[in-house]
Amino acid sequence: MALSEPAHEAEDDVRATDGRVPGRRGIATRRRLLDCTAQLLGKTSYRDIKVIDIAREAGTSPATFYQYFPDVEQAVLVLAEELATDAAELTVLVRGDWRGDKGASTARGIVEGFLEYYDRHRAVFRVVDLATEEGDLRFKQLRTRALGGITDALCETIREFQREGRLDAEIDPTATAFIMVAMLAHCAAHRYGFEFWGVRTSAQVDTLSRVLYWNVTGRKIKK
Amino acid sequence: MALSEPAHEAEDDVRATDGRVPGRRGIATRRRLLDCTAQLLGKTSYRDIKVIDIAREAGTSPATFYQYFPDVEQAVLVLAEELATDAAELTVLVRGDWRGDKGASTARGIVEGFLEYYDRHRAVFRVVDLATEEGDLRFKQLRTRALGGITDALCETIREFQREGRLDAEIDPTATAFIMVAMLAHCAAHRYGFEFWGVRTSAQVDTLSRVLYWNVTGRKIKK
DNA sequence: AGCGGAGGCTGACGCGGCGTCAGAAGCACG
DNA sequence: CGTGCTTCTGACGCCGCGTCAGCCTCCGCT
Repeated sequence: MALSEPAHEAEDDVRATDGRVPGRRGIATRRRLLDCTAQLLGKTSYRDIKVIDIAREAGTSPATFYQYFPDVEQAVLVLAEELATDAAELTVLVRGDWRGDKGASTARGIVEGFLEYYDRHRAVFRVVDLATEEGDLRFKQLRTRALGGITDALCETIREFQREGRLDAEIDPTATAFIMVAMLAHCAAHRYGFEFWGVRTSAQVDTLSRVLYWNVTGRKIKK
Repeated sequence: MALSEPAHEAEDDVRATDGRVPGRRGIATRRRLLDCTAQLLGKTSYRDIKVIDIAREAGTSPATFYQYFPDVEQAVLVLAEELATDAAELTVLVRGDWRGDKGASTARGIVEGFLEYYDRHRAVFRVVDLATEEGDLRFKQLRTRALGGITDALCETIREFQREGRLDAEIDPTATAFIMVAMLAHCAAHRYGFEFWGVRTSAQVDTLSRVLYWNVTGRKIKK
């Protein structure tokens, strides 16, 4: 089963809450509201974000916000959609060369790419995670779409090594791929917590790369 | 550096918001409010929990809530404190026997214990995670106390195997321990998402145990 | 240029939760 | 049964929510 579905709200079938199709100016206002939402998400607790704050930040009135989104959650949902679409770049990283010496740097590339990707979307991602855990299916689906690509790709690579007899047949490729992504996601989310306790970014990247490389290829990384 | 600090608000230096020390009845009311908060946290989005809901659920008035907590966040903070104290049970699991055949079941015991622990505290844990990621230091500290014990213990075990030459000297024990805990935490949080995609709990536990065992002992698990 | 009309914005309003009092109710003890 | 402390709550002003009707803007057409 493929986890990544190539679906994304095109910029031209955007609707206002009353069903009308906005023109140029409307699209721009909507965009400004989204950007301000993202910005506030970065500096305020999600729980405390008020429509009136977003409106003020965007230099408009609360009523205008409601013209484009039924509530704050819906606006975040759109941001999350963009995050999911943006995640395609991660899949590419997995398609690198896993054989021989190249393997180690492919693993490292994934780790670095993932951390960078997460950092770029940190504020939105944490809301997606929360909503997913709270059982919200729309966010859950989006999260799956964001991380599904890289999971699928890892899964396929693992299966390949397994076919060649490098990895035990008993290993569950899907479970392993999922767990690798879980590891990456959680480390990305809490990396600054790590640093606070004396674990440097470089040590994190090294260790993550090692674990990833081993689980995909079945070999220990060479130094 | 030890991550786990044995500090916990004793039930008898509890204060009302005005500074007075509550009596029997007061303590009971406070407790009821905490329990209702936890309960609501399980069935409502954190963002939507209102003081008035908690009060209604507890069969009292909002004003009473404010007598014991300045806001909802503070109540959750107390719940989080209990979660952190409760985490001591996890540390014990790591102190098992890692040698020979016993090692595999020690690893499995940690995984199962961790998942069970997380499930019990799921609702509070996700708020702790969110607040931590949002940079709230009080929650971050609590989270560190909750997960610090098991991290420390794993770290020490890894170091031991390293001293015996079973693990490469280059491996960073702290980083590895942190990453193992990260893996566990994230899998615990999103395990039902996994199941939705066809990854059974048993496959998760198997794979987590394998990865954990390998990273701690340096050996592949025997089937 | 002038005008009509669709598209875009907002002021104003009723609603409901917030957080704070002062004072009412409950309880224990002499 | 009264006294004094603890506990609870009704009432209030405040503010953000979400929804209108109506106003402004700007485009396109003649």
